[in-house]
Amino acid sequence: MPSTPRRSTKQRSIVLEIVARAKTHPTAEEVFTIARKKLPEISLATVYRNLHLLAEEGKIREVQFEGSTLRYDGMTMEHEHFCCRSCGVVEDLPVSLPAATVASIQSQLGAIIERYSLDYYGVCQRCKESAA
Amino acid sequence: MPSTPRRSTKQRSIVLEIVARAKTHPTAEEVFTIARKKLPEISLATVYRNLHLLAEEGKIREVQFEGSTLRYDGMTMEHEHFCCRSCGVVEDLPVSLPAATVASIQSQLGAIIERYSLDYYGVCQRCKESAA
DNA sequence: TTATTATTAGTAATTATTCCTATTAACTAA
DNA sequence: TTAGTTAATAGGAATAATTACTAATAATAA
Ligand SMILES: [Mn+2]
Ligand SMILES: [Mn+2]
Ligand SMILES: [Zn+2]
Ligand SMILES: [Zn+2]
Repeated sequence: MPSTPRRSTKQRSIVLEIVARAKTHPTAEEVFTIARKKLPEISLATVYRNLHLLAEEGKIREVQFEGSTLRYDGMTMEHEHFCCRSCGVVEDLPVSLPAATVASIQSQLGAIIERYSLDYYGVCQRCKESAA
Repeated sequence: MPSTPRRSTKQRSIVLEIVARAKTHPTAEEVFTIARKKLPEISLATVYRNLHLLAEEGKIREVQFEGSTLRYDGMTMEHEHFCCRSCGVVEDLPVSLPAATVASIQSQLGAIIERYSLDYYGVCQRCKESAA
């Protein structure tokens, strides 16, 4: 199957750059707002389209946390997240489940596990301390 | 803080019963369709309202898997999920992360971890075998 | 009973996302 | 270069999921 030729556009590279640089796991709307500063005529549909394309290509990742709309993550290596229910901050955790844990579940189920998503929820250090 | 008095209604108990019995992690719309069979005049807004209330009271749980709308889970004890990307089935996993793993991340972050969500994605046994 | 008001049905409104289409511009090959 | 091809875009309409609104209803308390 011949893959669709892909053209390189200002719009696409700006969207990628924004997500790659961001440390906040921005929503499509947030990416759009930032993108407008560099390219005032860019449209929201273009942002959505490119976010999907870039995710499909593995250049960014889609992440979904509870009670929030879909967000985008420029860190493409496997990692986990912590979300603060008080201030909403999302922190990256460079850990990952032991391969043995995943393998054990896989054989229990007789399934193929391709990936997983692990998100912790609670109160971050800052919020914990300011509440004390 | 005086908690709002809560009345017991047919609508609410039917919604609870449906989610508690279901093994499919149904969406609000699916709960609505089933509820109509028992109570044809029940409205969609009532289903949504009661799903939120019941989740708040801890009698059911909201679960969100990638690429899907919010779903509801009658299994209230802590557990994990496996989602098949081929047939869409969601299986319950009665396992949970070792307390030591959670405690370690908690102390690394200086945060309070209240709960976590762990979802595995891949191809279930049935789909794996039928593809062979 | 009767009064109070939480809850409901039905519908309008909102939010997030996707779809549509005429136009633009990235690439290709002369 | 230039001209042809068509992927990609801007802008707006359409859709899907959820929430908000409101007059009527019914669960509870007095
Ligand atoms: Mn991340
Ligand atoms: Mn479950
Ligand atoms: Zn916080
Ligand atoms: Zn399957």
